[in-house]
Amino acid sequence: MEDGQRMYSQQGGLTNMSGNVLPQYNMGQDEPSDQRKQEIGDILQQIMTITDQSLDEAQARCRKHTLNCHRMKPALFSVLCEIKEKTVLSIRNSQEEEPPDPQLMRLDNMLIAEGVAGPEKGGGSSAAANATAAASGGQPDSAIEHSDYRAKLAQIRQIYHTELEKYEQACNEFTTHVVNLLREQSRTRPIAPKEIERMVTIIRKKFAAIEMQLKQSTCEAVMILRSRFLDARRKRRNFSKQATELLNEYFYSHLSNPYPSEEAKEELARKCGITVSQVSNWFGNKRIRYKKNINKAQEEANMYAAKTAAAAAANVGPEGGIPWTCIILALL
DNA sequence: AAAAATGATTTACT
DNA sequence: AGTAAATCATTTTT
Repeated sequence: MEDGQRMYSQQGGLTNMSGNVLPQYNMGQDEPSDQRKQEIGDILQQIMTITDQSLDEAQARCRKHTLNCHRMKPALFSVLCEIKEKTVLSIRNSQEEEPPDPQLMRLDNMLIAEGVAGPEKGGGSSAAANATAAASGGQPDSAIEHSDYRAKLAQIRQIYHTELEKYEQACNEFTTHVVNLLREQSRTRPIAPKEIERMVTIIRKKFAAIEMQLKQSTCEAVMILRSRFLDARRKRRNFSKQATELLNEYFYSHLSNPYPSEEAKEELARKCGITVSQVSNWFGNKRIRYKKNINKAQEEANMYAAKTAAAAAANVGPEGGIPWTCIILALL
């Protein structure tokens, strides 16, 4: 804060921030131009001092006030106006409306598709989530129904939203701050509303870039989660012994035509506590693997045939007919 | 650790 | 749309 740091106390032409020499100005009044220059120099110096030094609030207010009330202030203002007239041309031509970034669109679309952006859905219990999944899509089980996946996705969504909110808030705060600053400065230097507008769009653009980064990384996170879980979808668990038993019973008792109808599949699914397409998978696998080595499967077939026979016998009574057809079919 | 079993997925066909 | 067949990726058994 020593005076030794002053580096802009020239008396002739003053250098502005860009290093250009500001034109010397004569308002055509009767004062000698030397004195005028001197005074303008003083005012500018004061301005520089204010912007340069970090004054405490009260001190700054005081200085600004004296500056605003300086008798030469209107003159300085018009000087600045004129300077601006000359330089504004270079600023003006950055007003093009940019088309929406296709990459941003892509990211947005993906985020909405993944349910990260857009309306909140299926927030509560996994049962509710499953219900909505089953209701909304025609693919109840191939749709992602793992509560784990949903939990992770919800986590990502939450982070995404809080971050987005934070950015938005920061952007607004910063924008209003800058606008206020410019408004205040417009008392001492000419600032067109368009310039403020431009500044705001610049700020918004910067924050949009940050937002885009957020979206990008969110997308990446979702992709990682997705790939892991789509692979993890194969992370199977064997059906319960009971379920396998039921399926095998059906298979071997319908060995001549082991193609359960939709209704039959539904019932099996219900009884086994698995989905219909799991039943379909099972039968698909079973048929092909049965066919692949009938010899070995024969034992199993006999076993289940005997089992159903026994069951039927038990049902009909000790004298009841043995369902030979089952066994014969099984042996074919 | 290797092999077998098993549920899920993919591909192609009808 | 439903299936056979091949294949994948894991679980279970040996």
